[in-house]
Amino acid sequence: MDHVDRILAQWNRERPDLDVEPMGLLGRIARLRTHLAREVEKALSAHGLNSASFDVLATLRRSGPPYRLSPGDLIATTMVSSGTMTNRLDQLEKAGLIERENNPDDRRGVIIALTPKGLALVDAAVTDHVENQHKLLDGLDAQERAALDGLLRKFLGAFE
Amino acid sequence: MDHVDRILAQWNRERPDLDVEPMGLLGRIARLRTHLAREVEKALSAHGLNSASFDVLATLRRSGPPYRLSPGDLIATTMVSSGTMTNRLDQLEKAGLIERENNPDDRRGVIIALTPKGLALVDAAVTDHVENQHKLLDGLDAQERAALDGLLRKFLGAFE
DNA sequence: GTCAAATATCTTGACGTCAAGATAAATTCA
DNA sequence: TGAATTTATCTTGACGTCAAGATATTTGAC
Repeated sequence: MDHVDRILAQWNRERPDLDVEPMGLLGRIARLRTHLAREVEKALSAHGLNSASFDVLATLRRSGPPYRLSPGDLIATTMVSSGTMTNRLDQLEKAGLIERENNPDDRRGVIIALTPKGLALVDAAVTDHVENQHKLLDGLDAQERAALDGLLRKFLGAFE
Repeated sequence: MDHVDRILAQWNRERPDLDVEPMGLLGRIARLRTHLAREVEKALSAHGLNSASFDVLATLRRSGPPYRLSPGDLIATTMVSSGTMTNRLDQLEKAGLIERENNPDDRRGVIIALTPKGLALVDAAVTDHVENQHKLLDGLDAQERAALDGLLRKFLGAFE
């Protein structure tokens, strides 16, 4: 009988006409994500980053040398609007972690480049971030992780 | 090979020193939650609500008659800060969906009461919301839902 | 009974996000 | 070639959230 179970019990009492079974699963995803996101923010803040700025730097970093992508590429990967990405890039540029370069092939666009400072920072941050992610999964054993991951993969497949 | 798999493959190539296995599961939860949250917002917007305002009205509604809770109770249930709750209540009060009443037992506090208009609105909204939630789970059969819910329950247990 | 500590709620200021619209350049196609 | 359409990015304004601090009241210790 966890928090979500209590919510379902209340709905069953107050609105017995509704089949609220899906609310349990969806509610647990939402609450879990809130807890996880807060823990991730904590780990990243030690490096002066938040998940928004880290996402951009990490996307550039894992794309490999020369650590350059267009804003459009970054938008597609990170699931945010163009306005959000412009705002993130503005801040990262101010902090000296990325630079906007002219795109020689398309004068409408720019190329976002990780600076040496940005590369060093994201490499340090991702090391801690991954270590923290291991801790966050401590509550599940290897078999449970694999089963959960498989089910999430299938569920996510319905949306992308 | 979904979107998250590609991210993991990139990290394995660029940072083979890291064991990024947990990133897959955690990334899928995050992405799934983003997709689900957007779909939920769509369904609620038909009633002039968003998930923030719905959460408050729904918490009051499922608590049962007389549909009254303190801001503190609402904060504990909805996992938001006091400032966030004050803001939500201000808007709901302006819209005539809740009222702030004096708390006869504690003059520091107030009691939030669902108005008849708020009750009618949340009852209509939750009906559509639950129907929409059923649709969101279409990608999983009954057995998969049960297995996923069980694993999420255990995982969530590590945080609350 | 009095005063310090705890509690309930609200206020303030900053930040991240988005939708809609603006701008400029590339592409399509007549 | 030239005009219409599409594309890439940025701008604007509004909203939801939070942390930190303010205010008023209650509780607890003496």
